[in-house]
Amino acid sequence: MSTGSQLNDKQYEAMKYVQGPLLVLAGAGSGKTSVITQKIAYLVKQCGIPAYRITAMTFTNKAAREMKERVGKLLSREEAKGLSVSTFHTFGLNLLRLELKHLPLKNNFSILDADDCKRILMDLMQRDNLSGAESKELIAKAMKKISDWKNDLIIPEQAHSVCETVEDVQLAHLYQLYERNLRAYNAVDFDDLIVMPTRLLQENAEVREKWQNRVRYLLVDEYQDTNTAQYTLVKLLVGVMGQFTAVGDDDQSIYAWRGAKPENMALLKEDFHNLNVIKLEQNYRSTSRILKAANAVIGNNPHIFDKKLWSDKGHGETIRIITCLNDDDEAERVVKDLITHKLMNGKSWKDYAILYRGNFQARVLETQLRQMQIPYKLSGGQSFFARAEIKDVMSYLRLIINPEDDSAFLRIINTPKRAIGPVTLEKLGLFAQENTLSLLTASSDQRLSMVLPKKAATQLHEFADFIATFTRELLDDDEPVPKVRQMINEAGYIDYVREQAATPAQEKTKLDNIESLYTSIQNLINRADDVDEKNIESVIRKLVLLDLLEQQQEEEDTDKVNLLTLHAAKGLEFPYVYMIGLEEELLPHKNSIAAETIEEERRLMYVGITRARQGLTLTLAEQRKNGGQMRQMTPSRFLDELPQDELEWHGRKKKLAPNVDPKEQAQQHLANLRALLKR
DNA sequence: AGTGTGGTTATTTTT
DNA sequence: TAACCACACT
Repeated sequence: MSTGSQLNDKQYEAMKYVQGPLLVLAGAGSGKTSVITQKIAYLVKQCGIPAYRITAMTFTNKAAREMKERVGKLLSREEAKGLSVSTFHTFGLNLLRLELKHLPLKNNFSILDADDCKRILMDLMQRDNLSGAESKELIAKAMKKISDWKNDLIIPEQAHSVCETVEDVQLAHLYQLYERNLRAYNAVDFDDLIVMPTRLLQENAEVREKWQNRVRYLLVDEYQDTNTAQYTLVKLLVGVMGQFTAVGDDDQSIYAWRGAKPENMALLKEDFHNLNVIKLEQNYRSTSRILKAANAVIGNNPHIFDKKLWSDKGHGETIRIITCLNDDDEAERVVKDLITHKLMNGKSWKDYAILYRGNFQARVLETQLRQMQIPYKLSGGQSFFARAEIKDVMSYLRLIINPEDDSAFLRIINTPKRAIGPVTLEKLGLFAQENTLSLLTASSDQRLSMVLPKKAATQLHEFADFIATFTRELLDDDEPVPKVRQMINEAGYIDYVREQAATPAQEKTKLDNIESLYTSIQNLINRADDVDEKNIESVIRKLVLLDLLEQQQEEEDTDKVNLLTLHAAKGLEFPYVYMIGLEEELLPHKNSIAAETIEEERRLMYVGITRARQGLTLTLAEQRKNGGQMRQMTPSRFLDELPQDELEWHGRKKKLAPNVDPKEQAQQHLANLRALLKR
């Protein structure tokens, strides 16, 4: 990524083009962030558009942060005032907050994460008597389907009419109940943060005009990752004026399985006839040999816009392919190779990245790295907010802000143990339902003693009183963090963590996590530029959308080898990259072969290759442990797609007589044929 | 309400 | 292989 402020001709053209809709096809490493940030500065300084009328949208908090930082270097504080650079979701959240009166939400609404939504669905299914055994699978399906429907802007009533199977009908019904539930809790899920604003702008002309007027110029990053709802939102915001720049790369679309529609790039051409397309093909990252490999691989995919990366960095080192005996051997060779390379070339650990398809592949690497005492950083895996202790503390806070948040209530009512079991909760739920109360308000209701044993009723009253007390004290406190700490302590939660922890180390991590949550709340309060955003309510709500772990990790800018999945590697670059597990059924992944979505796997391969600046090493294993069983592997088809004369093979090239299951072999053969036919 | 056992099952996961 | 979950037992 070029940090210099000098733009090349194409980049300059993209910056200056403001008279209509623009699509920038930004190849990997072509300096797209520079174009976006420079363009924002250009719009303010040269075009005289005030910053508060410019909106830039990204997908990750990290991207938004980086963009803000870089714009900050180009514009003065005064010039940048009111500029909106945020993720789609944060933008949606802000819109919702400002347009509450047009929405079925009250001002203290909660944002539920995937975990909360799962609980709600589980609850609904039980009530619906949809059995318990296969429920887990069904819930996963339901979550996926509901999210798909939402992202396609299909409301529950419409969902019924698009059903193809009996199961779909069930799920549509579940979707309807789920939506009703969220509204009753005064809560939204992540998808709602996009979908609700979109629908509002669709249906309400007045609000739409207001926002179109406010967003005079829109910039969208990673456009290839937008889903239908997001694209619709973009269209509604830019209106007929079409004053926007979309930056994207269809070759780096690797989130289709999550609803992203790379076809949105082609749609743009149809929806805006005067769309200007500028290609950024000069790559500032990699050697030309690496780019040749990348171009060759991606050349096997169909393209709407043709694009070929080039660089003036010279040929560079040859690309190595190492065939290993098995996964242990692979990890060992990669790590040893890395150490040797580092010592011989005087590099740092952080110059190296090991990329893989699935998180499970990190395990062997970790063992190996630990054995060799090499510092490493594992990204991905469990997110900060998925951790139980964080979710628990957050639930206390959510309940304070929104007493209707039953999801939060259920999470903490018996954490720490308050002798409130499932029987009590069922009765409480029934009582709440009959009287249309939330679980928390129901808990403080005096009539409760008529339906519950005395002890249970007292426990619930006590809990409700506890929350009420702290609600009163917290909401008008200028320094809420000490109060929060006091509340969590008095709730007995800290003691609970101490007792619960299996090891002293685990106890420490958990307590540290809680501490860093406090710190983050404090930071958010300090950093809020708006008085309106300083209050604890809006801080807590924002917190759900942030991944603090990411921030934490970034702050400790230490020298460590990077271990990441190919997905997590997108947008990053490293001087030396190892891509491991280049085998059929792994990359491309088994399920993708079956689903015939090889193209997306190929893009994943492309993303991996283009992360490397100077050195690229690919490895594969002849055998791999698969659920305790050693399995014979076939080299990935993508290896055949590489320019063979740029490669250097190490280890045994040909595999020995494999004992492949004949059925599998037949399937393999079919898949290969299909791939050939597609070309 | 909390512990233990056996059976099942393995992608990717920006918010 | 190991992690996770449901269910049964104490």
